Amino acid sequence: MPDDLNRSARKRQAIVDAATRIFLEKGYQDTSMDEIAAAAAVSKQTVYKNFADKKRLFTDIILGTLDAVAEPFGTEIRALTDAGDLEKALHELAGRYLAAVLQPPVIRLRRLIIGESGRLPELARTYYERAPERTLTRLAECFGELAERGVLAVEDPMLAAEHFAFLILGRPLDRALFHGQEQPLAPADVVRLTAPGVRVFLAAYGKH
Amino acid sequence: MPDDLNRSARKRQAIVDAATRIFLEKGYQDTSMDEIAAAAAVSKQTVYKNFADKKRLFTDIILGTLDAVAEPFGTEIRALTDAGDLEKALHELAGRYLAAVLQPPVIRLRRLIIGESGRLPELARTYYERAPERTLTRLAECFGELAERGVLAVEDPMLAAEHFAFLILGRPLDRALFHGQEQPLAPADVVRLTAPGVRVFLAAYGKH
Amino acid sequence: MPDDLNRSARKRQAIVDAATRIFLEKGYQDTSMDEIAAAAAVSKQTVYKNFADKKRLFTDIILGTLDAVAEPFGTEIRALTDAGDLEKALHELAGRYLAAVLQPPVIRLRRLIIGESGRLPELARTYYERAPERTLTRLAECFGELAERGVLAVEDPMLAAEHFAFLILGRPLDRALFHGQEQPLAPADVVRLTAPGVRVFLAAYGKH
Amino acid sequence: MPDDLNRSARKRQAIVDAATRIFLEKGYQDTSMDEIAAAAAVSKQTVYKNFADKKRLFTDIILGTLDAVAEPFGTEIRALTDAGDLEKALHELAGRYLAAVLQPPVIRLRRLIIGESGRLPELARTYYERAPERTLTRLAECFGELAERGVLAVEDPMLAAEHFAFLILGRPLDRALFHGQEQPLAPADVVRLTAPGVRVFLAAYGKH
DNA sequence: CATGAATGAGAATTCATTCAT
DNA sequence: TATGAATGAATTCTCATTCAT
Repeated sequence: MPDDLNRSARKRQAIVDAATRIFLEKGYQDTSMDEIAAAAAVSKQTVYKNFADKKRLFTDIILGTLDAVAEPFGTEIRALTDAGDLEKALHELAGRYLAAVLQPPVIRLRRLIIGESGRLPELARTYYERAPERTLTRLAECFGELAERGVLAVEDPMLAAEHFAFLILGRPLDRALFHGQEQPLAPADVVRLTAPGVRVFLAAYGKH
Repeated sequence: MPDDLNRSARKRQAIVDAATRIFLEKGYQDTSMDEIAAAAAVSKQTVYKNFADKKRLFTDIILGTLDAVAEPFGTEIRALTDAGDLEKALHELAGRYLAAVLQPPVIRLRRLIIGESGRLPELARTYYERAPERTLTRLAECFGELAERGVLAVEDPMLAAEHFAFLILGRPLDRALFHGQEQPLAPADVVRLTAPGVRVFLAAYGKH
Repeated sequence: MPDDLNRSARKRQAIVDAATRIFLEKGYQDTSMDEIAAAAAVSKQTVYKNFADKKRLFTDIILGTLDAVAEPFGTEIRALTDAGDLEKALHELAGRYLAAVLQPPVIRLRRLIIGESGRLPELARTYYERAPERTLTRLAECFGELAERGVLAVEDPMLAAEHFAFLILGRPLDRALFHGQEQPLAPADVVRLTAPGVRVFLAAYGKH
Repeated sequence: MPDDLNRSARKRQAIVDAATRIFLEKGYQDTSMDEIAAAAAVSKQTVYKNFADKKRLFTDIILGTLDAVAEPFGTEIRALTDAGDLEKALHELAGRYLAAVLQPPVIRLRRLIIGESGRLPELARTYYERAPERTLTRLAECFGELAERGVLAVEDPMLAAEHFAFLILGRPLDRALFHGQEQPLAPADVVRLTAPGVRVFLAAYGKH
């Protein structure tokens, strides 16, 4: 019977994997349940026994992905507080932030959710809260602490977080949403794309 | 027979109007050609005679909308160059910029194109170039001129334009893409949402 | 264009005919839309363009049949009022009543509606009102008039109508609902099946 | 191992109970084997081991219900023979007859069998013989005896039974078959619904 | 023996697109 | 030229029944 549990769990995982891949690759509407079942090497019944319907399968998968995507970056932000050289640390964080957000699967996920936000508004809202907004909140907490320590001249930490985020991500993210050929962002570009934004941020919020 | 031409042109316009409305309201995939024909009070044949297929109809319409959306804002930007009080002018521009971009139909258009960027990459690229990027370019030109005049401390005008744009739009635009209930942005909110961004911009790029 | 109207109307009629036949023959659930379209020599689209969905097709057909079924018998009842020999007229009416109700298609219709009354309660109620109940009401009106003329000793006409109806129809109708092999009721049986009921009716409601 | 037998028997009973309930509630076609197995807390295999297929399960259950439904009323009828006040006894019997037949589950059963009589003619016939007809036969036996004793003027006892039955049940039963909202028949209504029929019966078959 | 998976098919409904009139 | 019909396929979901573990 532990065998059964494993078999069941394995099948479920196969479905999740296949569906994630195909959904991200072809979008929600262009992915058929048949296709998913076939790719998971599972009968359609098994799909439907694990997920009530297509919508549920999709949202379950997306929400399942969420934590995996957003969590790891959270710790990186917290590390900022203990940094010796703040400027250097901000540059590094900016680079990692940009790289994280521009990962092709992350971009595709964004597109997917934005595209389906009409049909699945609930999902879109939840995603927004748990991913981009959560990161902003973390940044804000961090900036707040740095402000208390007198390292940054920040009055409204959430506002500062937004400014930092979009000085770094704004243009590249906007561009990426509209451009299909997602390349994983050459490390060489990272500095070029982030350094000016960090400088602007420090010009406004740094201690002179 | 100018009558025929007019009738033809009128029908074509009816199709364009109906399709624009329905596409923006329900999305690409959830809009059927039947629906469009019915809403335009035209036979399906007439639709197909004017537009080769659904894809073409969609892209033609979107591209047709583009100029109407992007043009008028262009002139507003150019006006910035002649402003007496730059700070005040920037605040005003920021407000109009935000309001323009957050208009519900504009947001829906963005969502639509992002959502279909997989199926219609060409369209997405074109849209990006002709709308957001064009605005950035105009802003950059303007900032370049102001720099030459010594009013702003801008080295790379395009970069400054990006920073300005996303300090203003970043968060609200990102939010709007994920949230369905598009309200036309209360005038009261405009200042609250834009003033801090302009201040940051001036902290970095203003002459002290 | 009158051609088109005719063609359209003809197609619609073909659908109605085919659907009526198949529904009555195999029941609601065992009839597929494919089957109906094929039998009507029409594309499935045409079926769906004429009838929003299967339920609608079914109810439209049933309700359409109704008047055709119930009307003609109404006039027969009214004729009763003018009969010279009431006893003889009642016997004749009873025979025609029974024959009408036991017609195979009428029985099948009853079965069908009763069987689907769970899924289509609205339809069942409407059917009941427009067919069996309407006939009872007509009978009651007739008996009421005869009572006023002193020909029948009837206090509550509706009650008398019910008694008449079920003294005649009760058993044969009940039997028929449960027995598949519907034979069109041999004329020879009619008298045997109805005469005793009429006698009971007259024993209770006749003038002695 | 009486334990095993009991376990088996208990499971079988659970299946029967669940299936009876669900079939009566949702009808034959709208009930799935999955649902039954789940409701019985049993694997589908167990269902199939006990009942060859869905049809068999259904008919077995229906036929099993039959005696429980029809038997108890039999004894009530027999009691009629020994009644002191026949008129009173007939009124009482009529009331109990009507109440028995209009019980919601009995009505649902009738609907179910009538609805499936196309697919399961055998079952319909058997049901008819064992339930309504059996009751009529008992009534006829009873009336025959009363006739021999000179208490009723009955020539053809079966005919008299039919007349009694449908004078009482006719309209309410017909109505109930078509109307979903089955209420358990208020005791207050019983007399109102049955008394006139009994009076007609006695007018025709009573000793004056 | 019982559980979950698989089978294999069928149903309702919808669509983009093309004929025929 | 414009209308309704037709095509032909796809999609989601469900089901009764049977394997494999």
